[in-house]
Amino acid sequence: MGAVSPTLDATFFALSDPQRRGILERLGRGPATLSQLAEPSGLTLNGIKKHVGILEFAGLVETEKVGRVRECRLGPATTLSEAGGWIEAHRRTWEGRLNRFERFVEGAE
Amino acid sequence: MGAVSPTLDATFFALSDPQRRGILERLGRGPATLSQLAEPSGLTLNGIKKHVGILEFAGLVETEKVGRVRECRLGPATTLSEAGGWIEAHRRTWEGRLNRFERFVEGAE
DNA sequence: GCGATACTGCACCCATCGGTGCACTGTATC
DNA sequence: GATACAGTGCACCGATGGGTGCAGTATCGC
Repeated sequence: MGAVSPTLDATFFALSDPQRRGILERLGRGPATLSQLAEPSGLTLNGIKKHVGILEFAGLVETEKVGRVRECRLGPATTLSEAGGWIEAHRRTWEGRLNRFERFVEGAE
Repeated sequence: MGAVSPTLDATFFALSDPQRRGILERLGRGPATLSQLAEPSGLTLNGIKKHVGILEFAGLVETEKVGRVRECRLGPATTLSEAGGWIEAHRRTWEGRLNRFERFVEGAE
């Protein structure tokens, strides 16, 4: 419990880039090929491939080579759920602590 | 809407490191000085300071120099909420899309 | 079969990250 | 005032990230 979680690492890291969040949003509107992802981003195919690789490593997207095209779609939602779960869990202790702190401030100042 | 969000960038990036998540968990149990954060981590004071700096930049922690000690506590919960909000919002489209995809697979295979 | 297309692999660049050590400043403490 | 203590600033290091270009390779369309 509380041990290191490579999955959390990878997921949060993958989400920390606007370009990658953009890819996720785009894939949320349907699958796309690498070229289709690259086109609106202004990046190279290689640049996109790296981003997709990071997203794929985090389990956020899945890719499949079909013909000469690589199709990208959203991966299983469990990955996002895990990250969301972490945030939600900590938001609770967070708010509890802030309440306690504010009570302290009110009493001290 | 959909524009780049430096806040999201910084928050997700800050959360992508187990050491930093550890700091957040520790601060969830109460404020601490840099030395107190450094001690159980096996890191240098400088190493901890950098992590705290990243967390502070993301708005996840606040620090205050009191005497010769720097006290660290959790920052406003809004930062975490924003990140949680992003995840939650996308988890919806996610699951919607997966359902549609599964229907497609069932029909196709 | 041939040319265009869609990707892949590789090497490369520069910036940043994670982490260190060291010299320093400011604050307690005696 | 001298000493220990908590942090700070700076320079440094190796590894990695984001991004590029270029030379392949596989596939599609004619």
